[in-house]
Amino acid sequence: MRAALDKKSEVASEEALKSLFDSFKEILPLKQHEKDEIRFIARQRTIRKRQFILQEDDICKHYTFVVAGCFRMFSVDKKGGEHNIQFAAENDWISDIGSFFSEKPSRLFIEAIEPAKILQIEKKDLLKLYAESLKFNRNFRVIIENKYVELQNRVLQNISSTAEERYIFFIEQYPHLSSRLPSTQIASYLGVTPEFLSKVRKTISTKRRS
Amino acid sequence: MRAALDKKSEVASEEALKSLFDSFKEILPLKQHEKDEIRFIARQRTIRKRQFILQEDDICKHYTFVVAGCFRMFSVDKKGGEHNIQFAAENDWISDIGSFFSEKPSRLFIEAIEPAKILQIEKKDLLKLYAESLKFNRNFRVIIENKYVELQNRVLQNISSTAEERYIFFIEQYPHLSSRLPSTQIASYLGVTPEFLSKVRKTISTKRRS
DNA sequence: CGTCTATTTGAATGTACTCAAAAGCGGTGG
DNA sequence: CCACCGCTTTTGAGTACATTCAAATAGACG
Repeated sequence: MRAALDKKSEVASEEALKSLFDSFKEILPLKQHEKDEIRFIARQRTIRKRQFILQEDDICKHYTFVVAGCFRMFSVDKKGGEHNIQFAAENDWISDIGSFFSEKPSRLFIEAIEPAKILQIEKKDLLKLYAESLKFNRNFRVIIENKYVELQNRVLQNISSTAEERYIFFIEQYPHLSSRLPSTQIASYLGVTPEFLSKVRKTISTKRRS
Repeated sequence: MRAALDKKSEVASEEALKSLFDSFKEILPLKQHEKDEIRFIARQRTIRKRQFILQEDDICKHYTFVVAGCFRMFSVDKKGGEHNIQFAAENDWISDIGSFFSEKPSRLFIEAIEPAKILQIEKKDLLKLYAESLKFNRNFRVIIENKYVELQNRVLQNISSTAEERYIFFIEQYPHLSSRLPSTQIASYLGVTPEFLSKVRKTISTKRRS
C-alpha cells in the first residue's frame, strides 16, 4: 500500500515527472517499470518564496529535484552572516548529502528564492532503489560525479582567482542564474560582501565602455 | 586473455589489493568473485617522488587508488602559479574525474609528493564493472558522495573563513597530511602564499604561548 | 662542510571588509 | 498620480587581510 501522504505533499504530476525522466534520459533512460517506481515514491510539493525545505539542526530526509523555481543552500556563521554554497534551479538536485547519509543534524539551510515546484524522494525509498537497481545507482552516481566536477572547479576558482574573475566566470557559466538572482545572493556565493561586488561590477562596466 | 602489461605496471600484489578491499569493506564488502574481478583488472605501479601520473593536456585514463605514499593534484595558472586542489594519501582515490568521463584533455597535474605505490583501473574496465555490477556502482557512488561532502565543506570554508581559520581547520581535519606535507604545499591548498602562511603560523604559535 | 631548498622576516602595495549614509526601485495606499 | 515604505544597490572613508618582492635564516642531504 502506498503510504499516507502528508498534507503538504501530493502525488507527482505527469508534467513534473516528465522533467525528472528527461533529466535521467541523458544518462541512462528509464524503462517503463523504472518510471513507475519513481512515480510511486516521488512526492510533489509547491513551495512559496522564502520558504525553507531544510533548516539547521534538521536531518535532511529527502533528495529534492527542482521542477520549477530556484533554491539556495547556505550556512550561517557565528556572526549571523549567510554563505551560499549552492543554487539549484530547474532540473537540478539539491539536498544536504552529508546529513542525508549520516543522519546527523544539518548545519545548512535550503530556502526557495522563487516560488517553486519540487519532487522529493525519501531516504528509505532511495535506499530501496539503490539496493535493487543497478541503473538507479548508476544514474545517481553520474549525477553526483558531475556535481563533484563542478564543485572542484569552484574550489579551483576560489583558491586561484580574484573576486572579479570569479564573478565573470559565474555570470558566464550560469547565465540562467545570474540574470534572475539579486546580486546580494551572488556575492554570498562568491564569498565577497555585497558592497564589494557592487564595486567590482562598476569597474567591469567601465572597462567595457573603454 | 589478460591484456599485455605495459612495462611500467605490474600485476597487483596481494598486499596492495588487501588495502583496496579493506577500503571497500566499510561500504559493501566484496565477495570472492568480485575481488577476483578487481584482481584481474587492477595494475600496480611504483611511483618515484616528483613523478607525474597525470599532466596537463593528457586525458585522464585511470582511477587511481593510493596504497602507499602521497599525491597532490594541482592546476597551473597563466602566471605559472600552482594551486593544489586535492591531496591523496593511503587508501584514498585520486583522478581528474572530469577528464576521465568527458575524455577531454585535463587542465590538471597529479604528482607524487612522496615515493608511492598505487593501483590503477582503466576506464574501459571500470565501465565494464559499472555495466555489470550493482555493487561496484554503489561502492563508487558512496566514495564520491563522501568526497563531495568533503569538497562542499571546503567551499564553505573558502567563502566564509580567514586564512588562519582555514589553516587550523586543515591541520585538525587532516593531521596525517599536515604533519608530512611541506607548508608550501599546504599554502597552495589553502589558497594563500607561503609567506603569508608562515606569518599565520607565527601568530597562532604566539597565541598558544599566551 | 657546502649546496639546495624551505621557511621566515620586513616594507610597501593591493585586495577586500566594515560601517555609515545616500541613491535607486518596485510596490501599495491614499 | 504621487507619496511613502521597505529593500537592494551604490558610494565613500578608514581599516584589516593578504600579496609581492627582496633578503635573511634555517634545515636537509650528500
